[in-house]
Amino acid sequence: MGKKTTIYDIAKKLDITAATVSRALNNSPKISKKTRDLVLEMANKMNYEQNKLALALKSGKSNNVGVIVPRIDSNFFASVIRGIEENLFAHGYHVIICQTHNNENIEIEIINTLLNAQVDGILMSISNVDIYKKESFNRIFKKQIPLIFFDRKANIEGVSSVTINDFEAGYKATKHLIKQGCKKIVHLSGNTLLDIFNNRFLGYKQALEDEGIEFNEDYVIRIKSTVEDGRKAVKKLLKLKKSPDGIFSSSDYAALGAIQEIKNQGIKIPEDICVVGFANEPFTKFMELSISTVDQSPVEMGKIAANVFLEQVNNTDNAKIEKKVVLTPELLIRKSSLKKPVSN
Amino acid sequence: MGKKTTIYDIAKKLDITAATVSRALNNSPKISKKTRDLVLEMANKMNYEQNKLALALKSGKSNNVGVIVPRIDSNFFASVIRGIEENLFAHGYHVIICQTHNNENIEIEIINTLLNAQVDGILMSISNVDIYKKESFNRIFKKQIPLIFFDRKANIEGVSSVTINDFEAGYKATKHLIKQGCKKIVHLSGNTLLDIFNNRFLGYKQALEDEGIEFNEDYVIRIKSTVEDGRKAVKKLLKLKKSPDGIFSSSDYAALGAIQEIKNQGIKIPEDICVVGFANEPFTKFMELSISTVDQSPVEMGKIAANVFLEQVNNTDNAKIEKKVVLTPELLIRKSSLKKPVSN
DNA sequence: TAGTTTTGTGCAATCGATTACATTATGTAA
DNA sequence: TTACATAATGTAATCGATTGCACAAAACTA
Repeated sequence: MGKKTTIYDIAKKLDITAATVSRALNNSPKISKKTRDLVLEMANKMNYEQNKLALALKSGKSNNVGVIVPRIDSNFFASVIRGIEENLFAHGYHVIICQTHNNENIEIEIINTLLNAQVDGILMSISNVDIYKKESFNRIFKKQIPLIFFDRKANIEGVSSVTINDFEAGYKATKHLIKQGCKKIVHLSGNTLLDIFNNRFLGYKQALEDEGIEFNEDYVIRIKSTVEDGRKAVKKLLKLKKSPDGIFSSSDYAALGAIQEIKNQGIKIPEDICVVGFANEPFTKFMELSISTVDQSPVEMGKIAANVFLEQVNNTDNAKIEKKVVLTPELLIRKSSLKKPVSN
Repeated sequence: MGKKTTIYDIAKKLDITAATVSRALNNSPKISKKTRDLVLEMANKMNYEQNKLALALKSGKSNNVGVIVPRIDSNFFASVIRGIEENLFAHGYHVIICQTHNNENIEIEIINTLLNAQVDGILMSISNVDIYKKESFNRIFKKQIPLIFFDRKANIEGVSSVTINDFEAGYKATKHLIKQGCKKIVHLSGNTLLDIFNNRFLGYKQALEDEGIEFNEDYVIRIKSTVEDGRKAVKKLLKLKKSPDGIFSSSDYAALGAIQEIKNQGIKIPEDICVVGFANEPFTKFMELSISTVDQSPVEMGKIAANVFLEQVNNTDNAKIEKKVVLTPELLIRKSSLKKPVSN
């Protein structure tokens, strides 16, 4: 009843072979116009649709791409995925989404099941720094399918990546705070084993040095990217003798927590303390006290990552391509850090 | 080199047939312990991994599920997808994401390519009200795979859905505004051809009636769910003779635009105008003037939709199951609409 | 010991499409 | 008419795993 029509069904009806039907449908040159027309007409009449699974098995290409992220319900990752999907769908690929929740075991399991599902490539943002030392990770290389990192990358030779210049972002943000007159600048960081956090930190440090401000280890706080942690961190900081007058947070959520706590204590933003976040989450723009932040152009990042995949998957020569795309971050200066007009 | 080991490779090494290897790997009862151990050891040594594509072709089950949404980078849809993915991954399914961008042609194309890719089911939020009248939509039924609507559903007999009670949500929100003393309540609506918007509207209307407030057609504005449209709508409304003292918006974004415009004109919230939005987007909570809104428990919605799929896909009898799950919306009362303490 | 059951393997078809190679049919030139 | 090029179609293998059926060997049974 709900049985699908195959090329064999068409062949039987027309008293020809499946091979001929296949050739007709694929517009092969070695077919008479008459037969082709007959086949196309019959295929149409019988509602024939190609079974991509059979094709996938035969060709070894599933036309599916795996995308691995820590979680999908953050605006940044959702936007990257949006870019990836839009680009790849137009090229006949489907995007399979998987979330690691920053859990190493799940991350490994996901890689394995994606490989078994014969995906044609994997685009991922790592959650675990040592994942690439695992056996399952090597299976990706053995299978010779493209692997592309976006945002959170591991440094592996021969693997392409699309990231933003986190050092520059950290540098710009910090320099902006200094220009606003801040002298005691705190950095709310994350897991510095991850490049993104480490580079933002390094940019921060460099900006201090370039401006002749002494680096103070106590001003660097490693926390999770949550409102709660941002709040707690600031609570402690405000008790310090040399309480800060500027905060550069590697996360918008932590920045928000910081702002809430600061206001709670009756301290004024930006007059007393300037705050800059990171990621341009939608809420940063919408708040009455809009939050300065760094935009990572996530949709574009996704589109580019997809492009890199397409380049590599279509590359027939055996040469390994390593493409490292580094996007330029944009510092968005908003109310939370703007004491004086921006100088150019 | 990067060649994959198949059961044939294992068979050859052990001088047995692929059938035996298959039985050993699948723990079939008709196999000697000795052979099974040998096979397992060899499979392990050769890094054998099952090719799911071959299995999929043979069994007719791809273990992939298609999820169709208007766009993924809104917190609501991203959260629903999160719920779906978490639930289905645990059951061995992969989630293929597709975005329609509210474009009817793309929506149809997506359905077609998902069916050709042999997905085992489709979970979708429709963007186009008449989509189900199209031929491609019927192919889903012909194929007898589960179709589950979430949030934006079409009313088709025999099709399951997971939604929230939008009527109740609209009713509660409006009644709350009335309790706050609002008498001239505007409703920012959407495309009322879609059930979700129509039901919110009906709930709004019913609440007015129950409280003896006359319904005024001029107070119902149909706009897109954007900040810009919310802003524009309010601009016009404030020029009316009977300018509103309450706004129930079917969208958080439109509510935000409304609030911005109201404040812009120096009118006070909630004192002069109360505002309630819809969807509990993260920013509504974070703003200094937090926005009252309706929570739709999206992650739970996704998990339930996945459950309904699992029930149906495992259902062997031919009986058509139609399951309609309706979640209870939660009205979150925040600063934008709270003049007096909430009564119980 | 002959007959019967049990157990473990092999054989071959199947899922649906593609494609190198073989074969037949048609057309053209001498 | 013969010879050969060309065009169109058929045959069968292939992708990798599963599984009904056949069959042989081992294990019981009487």
